Amino acid sequence: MTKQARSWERQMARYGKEHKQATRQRITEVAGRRFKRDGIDGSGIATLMKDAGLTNGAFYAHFDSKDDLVASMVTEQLRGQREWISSTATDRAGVERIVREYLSTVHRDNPEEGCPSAALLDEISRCPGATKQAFTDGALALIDDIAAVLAPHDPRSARVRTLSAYALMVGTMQLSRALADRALADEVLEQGIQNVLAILDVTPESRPTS
Amino acid sequence: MTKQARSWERQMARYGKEHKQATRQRITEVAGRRFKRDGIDGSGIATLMKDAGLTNGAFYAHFDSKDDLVASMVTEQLRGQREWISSTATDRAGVERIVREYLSTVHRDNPEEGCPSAALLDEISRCPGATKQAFTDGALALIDDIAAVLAPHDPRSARVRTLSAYALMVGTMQLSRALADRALADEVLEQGIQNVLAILDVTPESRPTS
DNA sequence: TGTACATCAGTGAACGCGCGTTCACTGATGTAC
DNA sequence: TGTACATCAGTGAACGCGCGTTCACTGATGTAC
Repeated sequence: MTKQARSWERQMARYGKEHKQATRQRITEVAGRRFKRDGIDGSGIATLMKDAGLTNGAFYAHFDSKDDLVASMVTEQLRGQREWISSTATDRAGVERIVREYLSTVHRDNPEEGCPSAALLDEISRCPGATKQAFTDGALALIDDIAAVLAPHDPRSARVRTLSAYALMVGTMQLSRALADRALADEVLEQGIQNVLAILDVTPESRPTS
Repeated sequence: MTKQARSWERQMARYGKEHKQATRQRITEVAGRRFKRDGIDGSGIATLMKDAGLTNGAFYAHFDSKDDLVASMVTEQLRGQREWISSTATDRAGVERIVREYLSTVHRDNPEEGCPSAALLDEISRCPGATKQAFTDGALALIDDIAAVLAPHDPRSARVRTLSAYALMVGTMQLSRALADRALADEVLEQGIQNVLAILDVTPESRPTS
């Protein structure tokens, strides 16, 4: 057990009401980081549990299976991304800020802290139906928040357009991560910003002069 | 050994000049289909070799490691995709045809026969440098072919714009595959077509009336 | 307030399995005489 | 043309390892009296 986990143990009584729920949450969060860094198939339960300051055996007190964890992780990750969006995208300028932050080199170079779709979308598409449903629900909640800002009187009409912009952001991030040529990868991000803003019909506040 | 493989064995002498090279090619092709269907981490060497009509031990006579195969497979897959593009995208109307075929339900529902980027891009981004280099080289060759059609007198200027369109196609396909709602997944493809054509500045020949 | 007991989150060894990789061997082939 | 031999693509068992999952057990906790 790690020092961090032990100090956490001291604060939170083992049988306190929120104890088990908090542990489950901790596993889900830690799994999010691992999965986004090493892939779903590339991350084992034992490693995940060690990250959470626990041993492998405890896992099945919280989840039915790895698939169950993956579905929870997708829900949790998209909920987090939605919170970030809701707090930032309160108007069109806010949407532009989100696009620029999403398509940044910081995001590209730190996948474990970033968007679950950018890191895992093709693995998610190979997951069981329950996981894809979790993805669909989480993604639509997030997309509809943006659509509501872009078209307040008819958010439904902006849904598919916003989904398409999301697809462009996800694809751009994956492409930028996969390219071995750093300079080109940077150009792809910049071009992606311009194209996403065009799709969303958000006027750029400023453009880099380079 | 499968019937198919045995009949192939009859045609091609074991020590013929092209024999070993042909076997390597066969493994690479079979790996492409497997990887695109089940993921890279999700496909084992023994299964792959059985697909190719061989046993696991023969693998290391052809490749140094699984990573080596993955890099070869990326090169081979992108070469195939480039051939398809070169034979179809001879003018702007050809580019539009490619976009529509790429963003079709047939492609979405048959990943094992489709684009390696759509099926594997986030896994590729987690691969060793040699694999990412193979991806970069293969993708740029393919993108520059399209750029040459779009801007014959200055293909270099169209490169990043074309890469961005490719990113949109890849992201759209992944998103369409991950969505549990079939109708919405279809809409995402259709919207993707419109947005890709806009980015490439290719006038749509026809639009579905629905 | 102090002791006995029931609860249950977490432990850690073990399960069978498939992974990537190695290697001694096989047997069909092309070559030398 | 026929025989002996060297070549080498492919075989299949085995390696140690980590996978997802199970389970008998531990020991700190809240509760009953």
